[in-house]
Amino acid sequence: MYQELIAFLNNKGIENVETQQQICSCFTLQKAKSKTILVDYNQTANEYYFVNKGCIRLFTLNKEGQESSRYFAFEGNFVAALPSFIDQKPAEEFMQTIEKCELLKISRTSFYHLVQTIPEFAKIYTEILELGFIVAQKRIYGFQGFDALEKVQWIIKNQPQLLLRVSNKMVASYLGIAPSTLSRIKAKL
Amino acid sequence: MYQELIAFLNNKGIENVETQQQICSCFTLQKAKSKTILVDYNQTANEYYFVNKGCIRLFTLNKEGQESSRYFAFEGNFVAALPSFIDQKPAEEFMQTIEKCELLKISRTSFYHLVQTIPEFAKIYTEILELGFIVAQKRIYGFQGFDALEKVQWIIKNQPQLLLRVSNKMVASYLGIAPSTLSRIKAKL
DNA sequence: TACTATACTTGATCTAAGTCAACGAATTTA
DNA sequence: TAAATTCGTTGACTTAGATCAAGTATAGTA
Repeated sequence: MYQELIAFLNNKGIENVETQQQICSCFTLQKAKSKTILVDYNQTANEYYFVNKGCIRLFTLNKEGQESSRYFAFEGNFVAALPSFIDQKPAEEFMQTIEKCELLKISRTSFYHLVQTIPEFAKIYTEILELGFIVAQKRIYGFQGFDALEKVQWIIKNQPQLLLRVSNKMVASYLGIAPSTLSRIKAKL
Repeated sequence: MYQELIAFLNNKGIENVETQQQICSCFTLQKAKSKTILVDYNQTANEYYFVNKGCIRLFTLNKEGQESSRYFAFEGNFVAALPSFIDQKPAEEFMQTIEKCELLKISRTSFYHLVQTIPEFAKIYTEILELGFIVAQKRIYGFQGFDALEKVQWIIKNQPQLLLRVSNKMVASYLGIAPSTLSRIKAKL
């Protein structure tokens, strides 16, 4: 049950078995079928998830009801509706499984307790934030002024697994282009 | 010289005078005229800046030579070419003063030393990252699927000071629209 | 396995916003 | 303070990509 998480911790330099044990004991297993809503639009996020198996998506709806996706978390990654988790305000986004999932869940209270008591865990949190920030900045630069073809080339270079695991419609909503445009571009590549 | 920084620290809950002293002593004053390049495209960022007075911009150039701005730091804010500062890779962006500036500068070594030795300072760094992440996420959602008018309304609501302090051209490059489009929209509001 | 619903593809059309250009205003620099 | 750049505005034109629609394929459900 915890082998993926332990591998993650080892990878991040937390190799002490008791510390690993202490961290793992804060997580509970949750199985969910595809398309389960884990955080609803008006809900405040109180859980951090670690993906053992499957895939989770973060997305919102604009006022015309169109989806805009911002993040896909695959196996071995942490994911939360972080702005809401941090500020404890309504998420204004959805967190949803898009495959049958096996997840490890930790409450916000436990999460911050780990951050405060285990310096190495605080370091992991900092790294998550740093990485999230860097990816977001690259995406802002990357998508600004890119045309549709360049966006698709960007995704092929930077997140090829998205095209393999995620539907065209969702990839298009991540790139900010129409599904038909993505379809046409893929046909020409 | 340090009054703005001390106000910032007080505001963030660092009220102990010796701690404030210790932090301030790591910063040196740098005056710079407008349009000074503080980090060049191929340079690796080794300084964190605190803006006492003036304004700093982060931007890059796409392959057609067009600017894309991602951040403007006014008085009382910290700013760095963070992806480069964190990963110690070439910035692939420019950090530039866009007004006559009075800046406080801290080296990367000193910065991380403060993070490691002063827990409250580590907390500030975490907050900077959290806030940066949240702002970036909102911008990604906000700009995805917004038309030009909605982008302008967004900036009026969320960062009105940009329109007052920054040139139309730079605001347009921040919003990902042509300067002429911004001009036309402003004329109609 | 069959039925239903959703997703993908492709063509035809439309429109928001980009580009180009020209002129006046504002800002820099010598 | 005068000359030289750069910036902002506006009009005419162009185009990338959105929307709409219809047919086909795929996947979820009973």
